[in-house]
Amino acid sequence: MVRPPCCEKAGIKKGPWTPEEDIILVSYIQEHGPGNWRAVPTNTGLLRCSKSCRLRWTNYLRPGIKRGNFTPHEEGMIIHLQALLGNKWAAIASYLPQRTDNDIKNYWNTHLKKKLKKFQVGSDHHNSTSSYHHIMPKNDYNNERIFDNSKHQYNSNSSLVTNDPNSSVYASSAENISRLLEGWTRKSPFQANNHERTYHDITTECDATTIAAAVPASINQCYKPEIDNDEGINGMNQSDELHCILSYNHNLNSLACENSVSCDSSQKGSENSGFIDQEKLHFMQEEKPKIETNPPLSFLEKWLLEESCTQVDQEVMDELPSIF
DNA sequence: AAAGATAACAACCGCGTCGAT
DNA sequence: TATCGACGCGGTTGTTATCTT
Repeated sequence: MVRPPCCEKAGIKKGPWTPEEDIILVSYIQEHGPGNWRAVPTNTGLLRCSKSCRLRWTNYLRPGIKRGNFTPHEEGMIIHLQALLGNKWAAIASYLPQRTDNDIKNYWNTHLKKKLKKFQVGSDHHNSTSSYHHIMPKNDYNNERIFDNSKHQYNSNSSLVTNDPNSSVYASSAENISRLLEGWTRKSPFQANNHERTYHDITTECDATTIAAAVPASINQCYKPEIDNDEGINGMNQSDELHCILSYNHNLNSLACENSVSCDSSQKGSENSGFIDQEKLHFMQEEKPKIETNPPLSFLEKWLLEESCTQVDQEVMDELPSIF
C-alpha cells in the first residue's frame, strides 16, 4: 500500500521559502502558537502543505535556534550521542537544545561522518590516542569554512550576514528572525519561576559553569564549552581528551541502564525520557521555547522585510530589548 | 575564465506513532 | 478495539555556493 503524498494537491508550492512567506508564517504562529499545522495553510493562505510549514518553523524560524558554527563541545556531544543512540537525531537534539535535529543530521552527514572515518583510518595506522585530535578542530571551527568572499562576512555573533542585496543567502535573515523571536521567551511569565526555567533559558543566560551544573554530571563531565586554544578541551592534553570522551560514552551507557526505564533506544516514546531521570532533565524537556507574549508585529514585519535585502542595522538590533 | 566536482544545507518524502473518536 | 487524522522522525534529494583543474 502506497500512501499518497501529503502535498499532492495542485497549486501547493515547493522549494525554498521566501521572506514574505516566513513573515506570514511567523505572524500566524505569533497569534496562534505552533501546532495544528493542518490549519496553517488554510488560515494563512500560504500555498504550502502543513508539513512544510511545520518544518520551516521547527528547523528555521523557531526562536532559540542556533545555526552553523558547531563548537568542538557540540561536535563531541554529537559524536558520542550518535555512538550511543544511533541516528536518533531528535533524541540527540534534545541534548543540544539550540540545535535542530535536521541541523545535527546534516552536520553529521556532511562533516562528522567524514571526520570520524578519517579518524578511524588514522587510528588503524597509528593506534594512537592523539589521532582523535584529527577530528576535532585545532582552533575555532569557524576557520574551517572560509569566507573571504567580499559578499559575505561574519558578524560579531559569528552568524553569516550578507552585504550583497542581490545575494540569495536568506539564511541570515531567518537566523535573525529566530534571534529576534528569542526575545519573547525571555520575558515569558513561565520563566519567572526559577524552577520552571528551560534548558534553553539556562544555556542562553548562563555561562558554561552553570550549564555544567545543570546538566547531569556524567554528561557534562568532560564537555564544557570552553575551547579556545590548541590544548583541547578545557586545557586537557590530547590523550586526556580521548580518555575523557571514551569515559563519557561509558558514563552515558551507565546512566541509561541505571535509570533502566529502557535500554532499548529504538522505543520511540522513551527516546528522551528513558535515559535520564525525569526530574534531572525536566529543564531539558522544556527546551522548546513557549511563546507567551507577542512583540509588536508591525515592527517585526518591517524589520524582516528590510533584513531580507540588507544587513541588519545595528541600531535596530539595539532597540530590541526595549521593545520586547 | 569556464567547466566540472564537491560541499553545504534547506526542503521533501514516506513511514511510524499517538491521540481522538 | 479499530480506525483515522495529525504530527514527528529519519532518510534522501535538490539547489546553490565554493573549490579545483
